Amino acid sequence: MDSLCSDGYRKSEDSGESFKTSVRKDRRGCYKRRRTSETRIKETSSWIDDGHAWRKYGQKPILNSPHPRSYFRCTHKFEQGCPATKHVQKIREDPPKYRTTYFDHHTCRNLYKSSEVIIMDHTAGNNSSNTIWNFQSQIEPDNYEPKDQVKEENKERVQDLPNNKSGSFIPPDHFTTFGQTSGPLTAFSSGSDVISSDVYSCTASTHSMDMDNMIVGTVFDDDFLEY
DNA sequence: GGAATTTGACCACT
DNA sequence: AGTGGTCAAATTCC
Repeated sequence: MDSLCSDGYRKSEDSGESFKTSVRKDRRGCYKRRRTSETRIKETSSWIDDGHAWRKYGQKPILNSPHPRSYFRCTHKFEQGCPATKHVQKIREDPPKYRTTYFDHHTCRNLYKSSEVIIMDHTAGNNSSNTIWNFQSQIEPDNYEPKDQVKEENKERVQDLPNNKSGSFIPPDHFTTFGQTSGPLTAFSSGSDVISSDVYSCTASTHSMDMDNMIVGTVFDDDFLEY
């Protein structure tokens, strides 16, 4: 069965027509629970737009949950072999809250959102952590000016971080590295508490970065990040 | 008409 | 046996 399941259904399409249908049906669902890589969980008040193109491939009702769980894979899964998937589930109605679980990292380079500005403006923290960081991703259009997205009164506090490919990100002093997965992912926060061995409560903002120093996840006040 | 979504089926895992 | 992750045909959308 292992040999059949490893990328089997794609290869079967090149086989003979009569063979194709029976093989496809035999292989339905055989990819389940192969999850050995790290996961990242984000809980947000709105549907997450993380800059990647996702294709929905399923939806299931979940036991003891009034809301179904939606399953997404990277749009570029087949053309670029990108393994990234995510599950999204509404966990609260009013105010709405969504839990998004990410599996694997994007290997594709097709961000449709060229860069993002992360604003850390929580009121509970000290002044030193009240900083705006400008994270630039790899693909930038010629006319893109990220500082324009920041409110006028905050512009002086904007600090540009190194481009993903040109340098490495070193968190400032008041940041602490509180999480590291088995993969090349590190999380930084200006304030976090360990709830359990796997779950952290972030009192400020947290940015998870992959091996290219590219933001792969951001959580804000009172969110939880799990590894 | 092609791309994206929906939905029932299949099956690994517990 | 129940649950949840994925496939793929059917349907909808643009």
